[in-house]
Amino acid sequence: MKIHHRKVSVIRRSDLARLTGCNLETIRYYENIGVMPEPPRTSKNYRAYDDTHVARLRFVMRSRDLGFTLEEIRDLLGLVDGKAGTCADVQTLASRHVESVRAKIADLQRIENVLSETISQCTGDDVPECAVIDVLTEVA
Amino acid sequence: MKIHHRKVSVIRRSDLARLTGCNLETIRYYENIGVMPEPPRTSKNYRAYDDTHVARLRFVMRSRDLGFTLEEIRDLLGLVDGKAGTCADVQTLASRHVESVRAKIADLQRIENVLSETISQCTGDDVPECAVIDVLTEVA
DNA sequence: CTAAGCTCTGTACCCAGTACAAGCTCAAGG
DNA sequence: CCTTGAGCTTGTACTGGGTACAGAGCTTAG
Repeated sequence: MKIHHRKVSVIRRSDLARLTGCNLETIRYYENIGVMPEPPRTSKNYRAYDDTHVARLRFVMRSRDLGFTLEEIRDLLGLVDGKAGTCADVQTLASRHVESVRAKIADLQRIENVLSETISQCTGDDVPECAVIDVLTEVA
Repeated sequence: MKIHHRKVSVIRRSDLARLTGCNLETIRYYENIGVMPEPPRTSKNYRAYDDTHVARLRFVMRSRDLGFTLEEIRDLLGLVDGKAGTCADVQTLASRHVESVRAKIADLQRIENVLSETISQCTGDDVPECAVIDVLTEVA
């Protein structure tokens, strides 16, 4: 029964990083900006996390992966935590976000169209004339 | 003949901003980071631009609009200025860029798929259960 | 002549992190 | 017991692509 290894095995910052795949420094950053709560500290001032922090950080990371800003994530967390949040509230937030994602896709698609069209007109030769340069120089 | 309005009418920073639609401060920023050249100065240390600066800034802005980074724009300008640049060189640069644009589109499309699929499962009701929250909380 | 509106400079701010230094503390090996 | 290396703490600076503002000087119209 080797219980006395590290007092009931507390989750430290590096453990949290390993468990979630989050960068070590990012955890502190999230704490600073209020996306992660300040964890309790050990007697030596070390951060002592638990399962709830792991879940929280996973939530934040999954949200970031889906393109939510940290500001939006704060709002999402507020809805989840406060229990005042309803499905309708979350849906509104998520719908706004997906609209901005669609706008970004449209913008990038426009860029992709112009560029691939232009590049296809390049000779690719060892000459200074170039369709890409022409497009960029266009007086419009 | 009101010639003596402003000595042969020099292009000042605000004029350049107006002519290109570029933000006033951004012009100075571009100068600082070496994307726009340092213009000659008047006796009173005011920047004095000419047509070449207008063309240059338009080139930069059009490149930014097509998603090139300022780093890439510096390279493009180097190719244009140095005259060593060939169509093949530019094509290489542009092709690399369009690849990164396609990658971004793919990423955003993945996000859009997950989100719109999830949102469609929301009841939108005044209840705490929510498909979006479920996805974000997923243990995966 | 004066007041408004330009210009100049340096600096701080935004997002979403990343990185590094200086100073503690902890665990293992000799 | 002591040392060594790893891990923890804090603050701070850096990235890209700008934006914004303060304080000083200049110019132009009335």
